[in-house]
Amino acid sequence: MISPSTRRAAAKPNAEPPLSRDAVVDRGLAIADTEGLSGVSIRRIAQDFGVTPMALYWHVKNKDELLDAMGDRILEVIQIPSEQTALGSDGLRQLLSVLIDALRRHPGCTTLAQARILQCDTGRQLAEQALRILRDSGFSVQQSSNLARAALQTALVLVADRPGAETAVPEEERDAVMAGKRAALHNLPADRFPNLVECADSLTDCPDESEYYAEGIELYIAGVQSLARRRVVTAG
Amino acid sequence: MISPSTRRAAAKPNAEPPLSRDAVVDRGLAIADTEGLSGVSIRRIAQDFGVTPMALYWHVKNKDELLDAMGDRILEVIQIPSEQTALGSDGLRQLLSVLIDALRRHPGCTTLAQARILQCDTGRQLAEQALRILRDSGFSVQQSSNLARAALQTALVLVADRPGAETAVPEEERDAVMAGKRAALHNLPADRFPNLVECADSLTDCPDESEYYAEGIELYIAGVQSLARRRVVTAG
DNA sequence: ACCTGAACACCGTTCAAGT
DNA sequence: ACCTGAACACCGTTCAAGT
Repeated sequence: MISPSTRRAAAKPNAEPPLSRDAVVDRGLAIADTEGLSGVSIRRIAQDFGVTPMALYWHVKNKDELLDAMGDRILEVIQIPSEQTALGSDGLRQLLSVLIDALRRHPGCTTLAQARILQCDTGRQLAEQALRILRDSGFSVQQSSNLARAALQTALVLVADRPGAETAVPEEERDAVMAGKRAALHNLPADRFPNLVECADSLTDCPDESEYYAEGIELYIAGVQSLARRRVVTAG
Repeated sequence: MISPSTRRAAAKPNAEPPLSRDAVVDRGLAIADTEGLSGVSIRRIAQDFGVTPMALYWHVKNKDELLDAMGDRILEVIQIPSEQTALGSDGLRQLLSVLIDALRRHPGCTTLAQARILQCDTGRQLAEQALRILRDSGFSVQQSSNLARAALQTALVLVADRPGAETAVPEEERDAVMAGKRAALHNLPADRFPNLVECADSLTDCPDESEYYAEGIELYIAGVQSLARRRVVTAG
């Protein structure tokens, strides 16, 4: 007696995994990671599974729903910090940190996660915690909303636009594209753009990723703390 | 003797403007404004001009070049503040403000402007000024680069993701889409998501745009000032 | 329950040809 | 210099049909 998986492997040497909603979503993320989000298409995924494009429509309503599911998947891996540990500005730091860690697994797909952040449970928990911390700090409903949005956007932008990321371009071309941009800055007229020339390398490369993210988080936190102090002084 | 423009108007009641590179770029922006960026296509623009799609390829190399030109056009209108007026953190505020004003004219196209900011002259002047101010404040090359990038991204995100903007969706559907999102937040279980429910309206609507932008700018400035003070204390 | 074939309405783009 | 016709290789999606 041959198991189904063995039979499949025998029939197809290039052992494609069985078609399923989860497998389709994972394949979409894998394509986006290596070739950019524009490389993701129903037909392309079908081809990777050795199946006709219309087969996917059994597992997924349409392409929009697939993209939504990819966004949800990115956020699903997040372990929400408990309410006890996530207090004050250090709580905000933690929330930003766990979100960034999740997004970094698929840096070319941050827009998908952004679209789903208030639609999926993990994203809602993240937003709820951020709002709670900000409200507890004394910010108004309107300010807390805007600051919570700014927190999420900070994480998204830090990952999506990390210097030298070039996630929109296929993997093999990324180095070349980045080198081109850097050269363009270096070749700028030094009399008109002295600072751009001086900063050419540091604008296009990220020598220390963990420092980069830590400083990006810190800029946001410092801003929030500063606004909180002003609030106390003004309203107090 | 009939002038060319009269002849054209007579031949076609729906007086299409003459085809030109500038006109094509403007049409692209107009379509993006009303129908979202995904509504912009070579074939659609050609149709608007009453011309065959291939006619556009005389005025524009390909679609990527068209999108680049649209991004450049958005940034071209910016009046760069003079070096004298743009000093210190107030200079950064001014730079953010002029950039935001330009982006607000085409809120669905911020990604196009983002891609061109270090490639077109206006964008480079903006970046150069920001870097100069940050360097003058004592930040290192690496920090100034990251903070200047953060400034540009702050402007882009404030405009692109303004609550209730929904720029990806055609104009007529925007109200309905936003109302749906708001309702979803209101209907969340109040025991699990008390703050999301409380903030439902302010997360999905922007009652006062100029206050929204002013506070967004202030968050960034407050962060930079706070980091600058720390720098002095630590290094000083 | 799960997949295929044929068809439709869209894309961007090339290339030779027209005026 | 500026535009067209025909063709190609892609999309997403529907719908009836197969097993």
